[in-house]
Amino acid sequence: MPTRRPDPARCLPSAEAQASRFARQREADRAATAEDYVELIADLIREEKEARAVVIARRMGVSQATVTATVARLQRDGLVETQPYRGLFLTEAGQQMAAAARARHELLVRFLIALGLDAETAEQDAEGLEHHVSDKALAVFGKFLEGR
Amino acid sequence: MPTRRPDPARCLPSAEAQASRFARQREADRAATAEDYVELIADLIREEKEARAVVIARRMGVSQATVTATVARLQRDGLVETQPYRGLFLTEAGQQMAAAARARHELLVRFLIALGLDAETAEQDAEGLEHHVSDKALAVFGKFLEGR
DNA sequence: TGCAAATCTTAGCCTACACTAAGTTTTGGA
DNA sequence: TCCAAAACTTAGTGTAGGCTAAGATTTGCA
Repeated sequence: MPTRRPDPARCLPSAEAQASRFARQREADRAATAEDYVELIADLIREEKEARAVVIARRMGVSQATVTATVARLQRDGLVETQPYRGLFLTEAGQQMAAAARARHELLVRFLIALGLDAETAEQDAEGLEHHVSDKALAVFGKFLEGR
Repeated sequence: MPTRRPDPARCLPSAEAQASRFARQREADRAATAEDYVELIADLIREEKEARAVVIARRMGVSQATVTATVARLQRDGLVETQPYRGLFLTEAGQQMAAAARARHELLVRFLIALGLDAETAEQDAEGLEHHVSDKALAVFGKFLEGR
């Protein structure tokens, strides 16, 4: 007769451990919008010389009013600089965030494609995964890419 | 002299493609809370015979009032059934969502551990990644696990 | 050069998901 | 049996991130 002890893989984690995982999760969720905007602003400045709110609205698929509000939060948080009716600029902190986000994004895309995923799905998935993947996980992804 | 054409990997996607990726992203974000709750409720029912709001609050790291409000949304959306001062139950749809979430979660954890990640980080990352990983990506992760 | 179109902001609204504080209902143990 | 503690709800508040509609500013072109 098999033991009554449940499969360890099916044991619940301690309440404290689980709560802190969810808390870190909520933290990452809050940072995600900022990262997406900052990443897009950096891309636009590199590719089109300036980042206009109207272009961000079109590319994010939101209204211009939403961009105005979100950019105000980014400015409050020291990531972006604006002058009314001018393009947007990244602060030093914003540039660092954009560079880190871009690095994560590109490593993820290369990793997913190396595993056999099509490029379009890899892009879509990387967009979501990049905000929730730890540095440790990125490191093992990188090692996998090297050692392939 | 190198060509002036930018590195293709650095070209921006079309505005429409990018907007629809962000839209799908927002969709996934909205679904994430529901999936987390439903998954936890299913775990509690399996492991402890019932899912009490007070336990969910402790494990999610939020107040009981937040659980009440969130559960009301889950009920409105046909995922959960409640009677006041009784444990929570999953509807048919809720059970299906929980089973799917659990399968995604476990495949992700196995995949991350197979790549060399420690178990604790694998759990933490899976928590965040499971809401943003496509079925296609899960399929290639599964193939990797098989063919290892 | 001057006005129409493009761009941006403001105002007002909504939902999700957090919180605290103050109730209400249930339940278990003395 | 009954009351205190536990569990749950309600009320009121705040922030993020969406929206539309309408006003302000800039810019480009006829």
